[in-house]
Amino acid sequence: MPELPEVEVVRRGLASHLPGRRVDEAAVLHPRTARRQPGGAQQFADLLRGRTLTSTGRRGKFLWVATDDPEVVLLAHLGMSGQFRVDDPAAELQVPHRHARALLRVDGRPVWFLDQRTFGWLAAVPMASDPRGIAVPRLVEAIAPDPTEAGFDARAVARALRSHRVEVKRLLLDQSKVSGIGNIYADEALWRAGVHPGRRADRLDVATLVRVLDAAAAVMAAALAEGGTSFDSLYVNVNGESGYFSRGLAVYGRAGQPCPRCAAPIVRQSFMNRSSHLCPRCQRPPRAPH
DNA sequence: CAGGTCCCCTGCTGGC
DNA sequence: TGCCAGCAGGGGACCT
Repeated sequence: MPELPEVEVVRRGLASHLPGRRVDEAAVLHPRTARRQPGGAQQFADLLRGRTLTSTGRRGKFLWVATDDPEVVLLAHLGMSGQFRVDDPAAELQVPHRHARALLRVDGRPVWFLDQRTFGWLAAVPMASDPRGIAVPRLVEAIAPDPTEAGFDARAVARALRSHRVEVKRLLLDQSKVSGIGNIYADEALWRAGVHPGRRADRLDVATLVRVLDAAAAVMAAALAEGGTSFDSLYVNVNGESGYFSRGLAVYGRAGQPCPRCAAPIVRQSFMNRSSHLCPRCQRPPRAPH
């Protein structure tokens, strides 16, 4: 998916179109899209119909739109390919996009949820709170704070990461430890901090882990300022426009190209059924791999 | 419990 | 031109 910056771009788009408006209708068009709704697609539609949308929120890669009923929050995860499109009120409802998975009508405006790969989902859930007492929707309770949240404590997170005998990149991708970071920004953060993704977290010191977390926050902030990262039409804002941060990436997708810092060729390695991109000179591997 | 693997989907690309 | 393997920014289920 879209990682934190791309999700934040979408949240801002929804925030500019939806609050104060009423849900006339909500319909799920693909069964997988409602798979996390306890009562299924019909319950999703029933709960949202007639609700007035209020404020938007986000934690990590989860975003939501609250309503006038605290028991009903529209929660969304974009998965790998989810998008929202807010159309003009006059737009044609009868010709759905090929990947249309849900449709809301909000004060006459069609709001589409498009999702080619159907890893994304929508749910109407009650507001709840996380272990710290911060208000988040149900299904987000176990998601850790993300680096952009007020009160995010990099040192505390770093200390927590150190208790795991696992490669540091695996932890960066674990949304219950720190949220919002995906494969792109994990690689970028590790490169900025000069840490090899295969280094075990319990063998890094707190200061190093803080550097990694700070780098993640910085690279995601830079990406957000450019409207997010996109390589193709899958990653767009609610108006269908793409961001430009792909040109700001130092290692991701740049295998064989020179490291911006030392000019050594970037390498791509397989990791966790995904790929890791790194500079073999700036990011030294652990002495005893594993 | 913690760590690690597999799998869910669609579509595109590159090699044969 | 066709076919197939591999790959893609997600995470949840299930195994040991």
